[in-house]
Amino acid sequence: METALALFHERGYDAVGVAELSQATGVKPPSLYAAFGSKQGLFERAVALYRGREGAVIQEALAEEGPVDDVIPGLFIRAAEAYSADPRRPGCLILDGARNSADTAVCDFMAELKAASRQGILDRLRLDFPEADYPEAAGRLADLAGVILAGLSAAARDGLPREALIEAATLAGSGFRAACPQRPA
Amino acid sequence: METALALFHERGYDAVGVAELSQATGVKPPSLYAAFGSKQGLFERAVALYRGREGAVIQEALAEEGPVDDVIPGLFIRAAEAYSADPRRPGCLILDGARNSADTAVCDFMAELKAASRQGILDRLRLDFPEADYPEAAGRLADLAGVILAGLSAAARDGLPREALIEAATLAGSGFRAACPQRPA
DNA sequence: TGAATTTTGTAGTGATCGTTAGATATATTG
DNA sequence: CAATATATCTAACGATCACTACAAAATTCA
Repeated sequence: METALALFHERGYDAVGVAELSQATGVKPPSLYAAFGSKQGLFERAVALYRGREGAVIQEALAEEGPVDDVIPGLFIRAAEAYSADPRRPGCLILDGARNSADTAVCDFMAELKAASRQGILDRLRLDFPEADYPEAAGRLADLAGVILAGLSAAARDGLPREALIEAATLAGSGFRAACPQRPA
Repeated sequence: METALALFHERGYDAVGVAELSQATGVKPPSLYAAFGSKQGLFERAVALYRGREGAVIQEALAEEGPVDDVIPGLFIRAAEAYSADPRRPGCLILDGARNSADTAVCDFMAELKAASRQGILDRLRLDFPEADYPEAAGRLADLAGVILAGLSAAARDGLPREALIEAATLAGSGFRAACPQRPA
């Protein structure tokens, strides 16, 4: 499972075949299918494991004390660190693990996870920028944060070095802060 | 060629098979191979066509008059518009057309194009922030711009609506402007 | 220990991948 | 018009895809 997660993370869903998964884990295909039902089932289990680990880091960052002006930039930094922690696991499995996959069911599954992730960010933003006082601000900022996170993941996958990625996340954090509406003093 | 480009752009290199390309274009596989040598050759021709079109928009935006503080944000807007101009061609073919591809030769080819694109942005940034006066500023800003462009492309591919994408690009532009070093008045 | 059950490995399913050999039709040339 | 050269077709290549029928081995029960 650990090795399957690493393979999927490194190369994406489609590019990893069942034969390779079998060889890497030492589990023969029939046992894989007895345990997970399908390649998609195995992938979803690996994603669940990933969510419980890397995803928790994100949830943790979102739950930090303080204004979103600081929380979201902090989220960017942690994401950049996570996305570049292991060169063999670049970027975000949720965001990029099934990108360009030919399997529509897997794509739909990942789209739901991405939507849930965006919703978590949106909920946090709404605490600081409620719809009544700051109409549409939270939604716009959530989209901006989503764009930056997706960019960090893609850049990590394209080989941007760890230091540069964290630098970019820091700058993006300042930019995000600047994009937050001014509050009454 | 036009239809092949559209297919590759919409679903990515690996997810489009030669059989489908043949059916969509009406050109039988042997003729395809006589003309392009391989699926990769056909893809590279399609990418060249794309570069001459969408890529020119980017070059144009980079060549605009004025400080990079305005030029790069303008680039973000144009990129967001291009990435969402046609729902059947979301995002950037260069950035995401071969993401997670199992074909390493194609990945290497795309990596070169990405590097060239980043170099173009870096060159423009160095005009305003020369290494002597602003050490490492241009490099950092180029990475930030790369992250944002990659994020815009990924978000477009993930279905973010056109208006939201352009809003995010606008906010990211303000953020980029804020990240630019202050100049002597 | 002997019988029933579950697990695991061998081997192969049909389908599709990128690619091409060989035949058929079309166009060009003498 | 006949002969040669050029496309373009049908059909299939070997390889790999996700997946599984079936048999051998290990384990669990009585």
